[in-house]
Amino acid sequence: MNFNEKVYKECKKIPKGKVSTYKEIGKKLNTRAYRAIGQALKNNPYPIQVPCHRVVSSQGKLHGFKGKTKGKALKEKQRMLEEEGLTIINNKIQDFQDKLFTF
DNA sequence: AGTCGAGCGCGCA
DNA sequence: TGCGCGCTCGACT
Repeated sequence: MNFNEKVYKECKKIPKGKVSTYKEIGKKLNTRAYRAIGQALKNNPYPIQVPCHRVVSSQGKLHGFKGKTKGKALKEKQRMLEEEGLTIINNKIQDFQDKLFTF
């Protein structure tokens, strides 16, 4: 069981309409390698099965997604999330605490 | 307050 | 073998 696979596994547990953070995942995996989690998601071999867009920074912001926070891909992810019942304003998730999924 | 640096695990050179 | 990454947190300005 690779570290990556553990990350994916946890990500897949995030229900629709909810989000989670690198920190929470790290906590769940009993590790502090938050960066590694980001790295794992970047390498994401299962883009659809593993909803990496549901994983955000601990502040509930989409900061540093896909390398550039101001990228076009980010907007798409944002819209996807919005369609799942989330509200995102200025790259920030509204009612983040409420939508946050803790394992 | 805002900035800085270190530490985590894995992938690629 | 060494560095960098979709990060976070504590320590210091």
